[in-house]
Amino acid sequence: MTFGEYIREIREEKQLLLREVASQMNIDTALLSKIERGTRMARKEQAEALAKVLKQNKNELLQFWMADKIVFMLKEEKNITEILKIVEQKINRLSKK
Amino acid sequence: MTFGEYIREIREEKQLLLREVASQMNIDTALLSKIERGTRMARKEQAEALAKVLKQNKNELLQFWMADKIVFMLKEEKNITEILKIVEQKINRLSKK
DNA sequence: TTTGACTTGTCAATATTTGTCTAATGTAAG
DNA sequence: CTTACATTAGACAAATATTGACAAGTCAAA
Repeated sequence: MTFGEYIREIREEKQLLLREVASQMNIDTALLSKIERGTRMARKEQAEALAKVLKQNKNELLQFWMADKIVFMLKEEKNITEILKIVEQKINRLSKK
Repeated sequence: MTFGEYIREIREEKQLLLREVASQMNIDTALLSKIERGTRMARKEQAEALAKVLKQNKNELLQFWMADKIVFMLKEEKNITEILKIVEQKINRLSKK
């Protein structure tokens, strides 16, 4: 499930309109629509605004948002698993210092 | 070890000058210097060119380069481990389909 | 002090991202 | 069928970010 699908689900559960949420975020309805459908990536501030408007845990949602960005980067790649292994190694070494 | 540190190491092993490698890549020496020092990110084509000039396995080097990009994104984050877990879950679900 | 290797700062050119507007599509009610 | 409203698509200008080059700088060895 992508970030967009996720927030759409929450918005619909709460029976809110795109228009309502977008207005609280100070963005155009069309933009929020695109974010939910994944044709546009939310900016960090927008992800935060969404957490607020949809009353979600901000850190959790931001993690989800960041994960989405990374998945998006990796999507086209061939050896995703291998790349993730390298990332983990690098991260581990970083945190040791 | 970052991508930049890595290619610098190889270049020095091979006793090549920045100037020589940069020229074969058709870029300015200064730019290659920045890439090696990590103040600039290589573009994909540049990473490929480096593989060629330094006679490294292209896919391997590109993996390393991509991993570096991801680490760079994550560096500032708080719950890196958690984010990586989410990424892996998402990737696993993607590959199942 | 000259030379050569490398680094740094700056800047214009380019490229990408962003947000909005308008028009289109979908849909449920009357 | 019309109307009304929600959502989506496309196109665009404006804002941002990236890129590569140049010139000037540091540094070390000769």
